[in-house]
Amino acid sequence: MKYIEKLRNSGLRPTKQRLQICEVLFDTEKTFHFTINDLANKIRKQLNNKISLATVYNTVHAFEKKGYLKQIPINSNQTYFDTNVSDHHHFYDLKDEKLIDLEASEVGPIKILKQINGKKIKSVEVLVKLED
Amino acid sequence: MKYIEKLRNSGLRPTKQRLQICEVLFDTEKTFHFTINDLANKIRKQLNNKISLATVYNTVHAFEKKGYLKQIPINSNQTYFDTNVSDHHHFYDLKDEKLIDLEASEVGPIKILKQINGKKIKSVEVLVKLED
DNA sequence: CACTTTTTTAGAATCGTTATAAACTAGAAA
DNA sequence: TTTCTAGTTTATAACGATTCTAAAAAAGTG
Ligand SMILES: [Mn+2]
Ligand SMILES: [Mn+2]
Ligand SMILES: [Zn+2]
Ligand SMILES: [Zn+2]
Repeated sequence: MKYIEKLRNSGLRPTKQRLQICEVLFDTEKTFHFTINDLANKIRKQLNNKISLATVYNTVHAFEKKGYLKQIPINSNQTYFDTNVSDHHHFYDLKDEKLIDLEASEVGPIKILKQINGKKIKSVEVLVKLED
Repeated sequence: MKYIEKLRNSGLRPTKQRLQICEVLFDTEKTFHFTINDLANKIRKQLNNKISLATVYNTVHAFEKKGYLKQIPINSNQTYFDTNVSDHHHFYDLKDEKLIDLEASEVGPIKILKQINGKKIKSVEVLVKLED
């Protein structure tokens, strides 16, 4: 398995559940956005298997901490995650409630002209809301 | 009262509760960021009064719909609102969990080079995460 | 005032997320 | 292999922000 090393290197034991979640998250052509529930459903269908919701939460948070997933800053009743961990931005379609990637190269350079004393910038994320 | 007209013009009856919430929200030198709970507490202290939580929720949502408040897109267990309804951006201090305004003039012009078919841009918001 | 519509309210319900604690498992040591 | 231990999974309970409910109160109208 190609994910065993990845997990071990992160100090995470390569358990059956984690490897299966890796498959669903990372064995894809394209990256995607998901909620915990989306992911739980995908696991059930795609792997014909059920992993405890608690484990899905735990794993997603562990992966996020390790930098294998990103949380998308958006207001929703559910938290959205992204398998695209590159520096990039998002469109949010207000009508369809859907997220669309907006690559950093598709946004002109962003200059932040204000400094906050004693703090440094960790990330700069743009959210573009769309209407019809 | 200076808010009676404002409310009437919005099709909202100027009730005692709404007028009091207006006072707390808009009778300030500076704009500010708040959660529903922040606001409920402020009402209790500042006006020595208690307004039902349901009413605070109702009013904040009504004001947001009318454009008197903005919701700030951020991941938190609570929803953040802003009395600054101008187009502007935010720093988010990850350690202190605090929001700081970043005026549009303090960010270089943002060019969105990607178009989504049949959709138009409603807003462009930047979130700058800060660490020590 | 009489009447209708909107608003407020306490409390219940909802639901995403987190905590709990017992059973299980991976990895290492013996 | 067997034993040991720390890490993991799991079902379920707890939590908490938000929404819903339905009855009482207030606002607007004539
Ligand atoms: Mn959230
Ligand atoms: Mn929220
Ligand atoms: Zn994305
Ligand atoms: Zn602001």
